[in-house]
Amino acid sequence: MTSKQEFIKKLRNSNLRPTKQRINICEVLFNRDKTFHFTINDLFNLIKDKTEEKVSLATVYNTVHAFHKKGYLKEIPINSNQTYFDTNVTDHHHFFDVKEERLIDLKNEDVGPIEIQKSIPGKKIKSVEVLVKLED
Amino acid sequence: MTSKQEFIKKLRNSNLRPTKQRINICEVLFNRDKTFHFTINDLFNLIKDKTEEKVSLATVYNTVHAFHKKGYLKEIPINSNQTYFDTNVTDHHHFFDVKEERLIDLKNEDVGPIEIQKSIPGKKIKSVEVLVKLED
DNA sequence: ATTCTTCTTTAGAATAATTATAAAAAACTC
DNA sequence: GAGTTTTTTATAATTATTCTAAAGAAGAAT
Repeated sequence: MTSKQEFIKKLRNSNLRPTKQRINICEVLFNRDKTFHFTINDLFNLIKDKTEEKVSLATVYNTVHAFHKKGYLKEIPINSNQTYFDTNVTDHHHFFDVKEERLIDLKNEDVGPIEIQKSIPGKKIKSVEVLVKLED
Repeated sequence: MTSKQEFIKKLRNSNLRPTKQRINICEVLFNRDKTFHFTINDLFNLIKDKTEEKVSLATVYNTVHAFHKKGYLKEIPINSNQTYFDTNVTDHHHFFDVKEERLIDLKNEDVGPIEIQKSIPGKKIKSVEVLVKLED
C-alpha cells in the first residue's frame, strides 16, 4: 500500500476530499520516520520547499485543524507565540528547550505514571500532559 | 506592615519605580487570599472596575512582564489565544477546564512526585509542569 | 462525457493579542 | 527647585489566526 493511499484514507476520515494540496500537506506531515513537532509556519515553509505547487496558508490551517479534530495531530501545550502540533498522537510528554524553542519527546517510561488524586464534580480527565522546560 | 509597603518592595525588586498605576496593579494582583489565575485582559478589566484612575494596557503588559521576569508571577502553559499567569509561583500544577476556559490549582500532593528519567546534555531542568485537561 | 451541485482553494481582508514608539508627565538626584 | 532618567499613554506596528467571497476542482447524476 502506497503512502498516498494512506493519506487519502486519513483525509476521507477527516471529512476532507483528497485534493492535490492536501496530499502535499500529508507528504510533509506524515511521510517521516520520526515524530514531527511543528508550527503552522514551519509546515507552510516546508511545503514551499519540498513541493512544486504552492499551497495557501489558509489551506494549511484548515487541514491541520481538521486532522487535529480527528485525532491525527496533537496540540502541544506550551506558551509560545505560535501553536505547536505533534504527529505523535500517543499519550506522551515533552521537553521544551526555551532558549532554542525546541521540543523533544519524552516517552511515558521516562516520566512514569502520574496519578491525579483530585477530581472536579461533573468533569472527567481528558488528558494529562507534562511539560519539562529546559535551560542551560 | 501595610500591603502597600510590600507592593513597593516588589516593584523595587523588579527594577520598577513605585508609581500610582503600578501600585494599583499590585492591589488587584496580590491583595487576595487565594491564588489568582488571569490573562492580561482579565487584569486590565479588573483594574478598570476596582480603581478610580485608569491604567493603560501597555503599562499592564510592562508590569506583568517585569513581575514575571523577577519571579513574582508564573506563566501557565496552556494553549489558548491568551497567555495565562498565576500569582502562585510555587511549584504546582493545573486543571484546565477546556469548555469553560477555567484554571484550577492542583497541589503537589494531588499529583505526586514526577521523576524525569531522561536528560539532555548541556541542559538542566528549569520546571516540570503538569496540565490536566478536563471535559464534561 | 456533460451538467449540476457541493466542497476547496486562494488572496486578501478582518480580528485579536502583543509589542514598539515617541511625546508628555511623573519620579528621582543633587 | 533644576536637571536627569524613567513612566505613562495613546496610538501605530506586528504577528498569528480566522474569515470571506469569488474562481476552481471534485463528486454525483444523467
